[in-house]
Amino acid sequence: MNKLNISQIISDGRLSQEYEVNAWVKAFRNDRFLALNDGSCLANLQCVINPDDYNSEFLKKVSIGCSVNVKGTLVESQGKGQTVEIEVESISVLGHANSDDVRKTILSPKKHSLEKLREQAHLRVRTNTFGAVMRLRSKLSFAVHEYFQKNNFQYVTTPIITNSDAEGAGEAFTVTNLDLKAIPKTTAGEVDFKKDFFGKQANLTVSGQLEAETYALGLGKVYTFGPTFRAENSNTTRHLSEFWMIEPEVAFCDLEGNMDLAQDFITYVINYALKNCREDLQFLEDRLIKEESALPKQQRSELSLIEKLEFVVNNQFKRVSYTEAIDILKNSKPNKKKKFEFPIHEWGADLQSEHERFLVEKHFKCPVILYDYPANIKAFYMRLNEDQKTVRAMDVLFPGIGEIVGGSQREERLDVLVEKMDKLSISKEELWWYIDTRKFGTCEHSGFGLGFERLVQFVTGMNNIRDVIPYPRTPKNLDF
RNA sequence: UCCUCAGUAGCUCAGUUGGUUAGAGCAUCUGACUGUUAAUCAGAGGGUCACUGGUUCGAGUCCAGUCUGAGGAGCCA
Repeated sequence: MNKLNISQIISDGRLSQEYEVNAWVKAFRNDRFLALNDGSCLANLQCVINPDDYNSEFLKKVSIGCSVNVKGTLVESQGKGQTVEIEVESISVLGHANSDDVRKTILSPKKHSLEKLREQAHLRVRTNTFGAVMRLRSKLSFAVHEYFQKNNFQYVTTPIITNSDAEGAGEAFTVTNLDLKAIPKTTAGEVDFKKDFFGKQANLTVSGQLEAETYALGLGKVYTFGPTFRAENSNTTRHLSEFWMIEPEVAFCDLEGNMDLAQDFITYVINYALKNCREDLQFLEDRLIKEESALPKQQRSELSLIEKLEFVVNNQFKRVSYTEAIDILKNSKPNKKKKFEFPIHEWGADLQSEHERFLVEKHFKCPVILYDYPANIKAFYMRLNEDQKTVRAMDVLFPGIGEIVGGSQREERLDVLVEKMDKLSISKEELWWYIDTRKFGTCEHSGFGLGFERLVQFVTGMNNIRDVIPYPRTPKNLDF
């Protein structure tokens, strides 16, 4: 008897062979047809019993949501929905599911809104949609490691508890051991972090970049892939308080190399999904088409999900400097007709979502890499250009989700870096180790951060980021 | 944090100018049927109308506040 998972049985199972399956009941029709799913793939395995062989007491216990053990023979299916099925020789219920209780959960066999599924995040993984999304998430994270390992990057785990929040990446969560009912204060009335666990203020990391840079200047090519925390009060479909970020960092690499890497990397992982997750992608595509069929034609997507992914892997990302982008936006129809909420008047303005969306979705109609931004709207560590007013920064913008990558060539010149830190009042004392790397064999180097959930969003077509992570953490939401 | 919208059965929603006993579909239960694919057919049960207060003879409906959710904006990945 072979104990395989359902995905293996459906793809590699041999007719007339006996198999044993542990799975959950998705449907039980006519007291005869069991649709079983074990999470290994989207498809259910149909198992057929002869109801005459069982008393009605037992059949009642085989209900939706319960877990079962089934032994039987694989045969060709007489029905239309599947090619093979299991002719059941024995079945036992491992874990019961009271149908009156099931009725109150999202396991009940009917359509549920994504909002309702979110409220029962512990059960939503058993739905087709979340099974597909989570299998894709798993495959994508494998592809991330595979890409970097194949290209001679070293995986670096940067600290999750840190001392620095100086990168301007956003508000950090404080980690403390202090008695919150009796917080020690200094004579100046401030919290006395000297009494805290680490003897200084500790935060959850908002980015592993600075640490990754130091490792790149020793290991050459490195990447991080780990949890990241932002205490921003962001309530959008593309922000989480806890998310996973991928941050490659490469020594002896300029901004062009960085843009090449970003595109090559993204193309690789999307290709991986296209090759290895076809069934789940097809399901998600069908789901989107159904969802959009309610909308007027103009609002529907021009490309289906799979077409969209194929378009991205088969076309170059459009590379446009900030200065070129401003020209395009200045002369654009919506700007002239005053359709932008924030009209573009002059060089130096920060781009708003509406501008990024115009460039990506209307003007170029493909992923866009914007680079060479004004220095004063970007972070201190980005390399200053010869023009003295722009920095070697780049953002990769994707349709629907906006910024998926933010990166730059780093300022490797000690004097320029220190001057910039002084100007922005960034503590040189705290970041002495970062400055040190510019003293000992400094070299040009570059890197970027990619929000993993935004990538999963793009590939799965899910439009809320809370639906591509098992247990989303957002302001006022820490359930599960 | 700001703007907009929403909260009525397990779920999705309807509920008229404020007026009798708050409705439908799905789900659940009972029965029938038995090669079904969200099975089908017949019947039944199921409600703190988000919460608190107010206006009124009378509030699901009007007003105020609170909470929660969604969409958009800002911040960003």
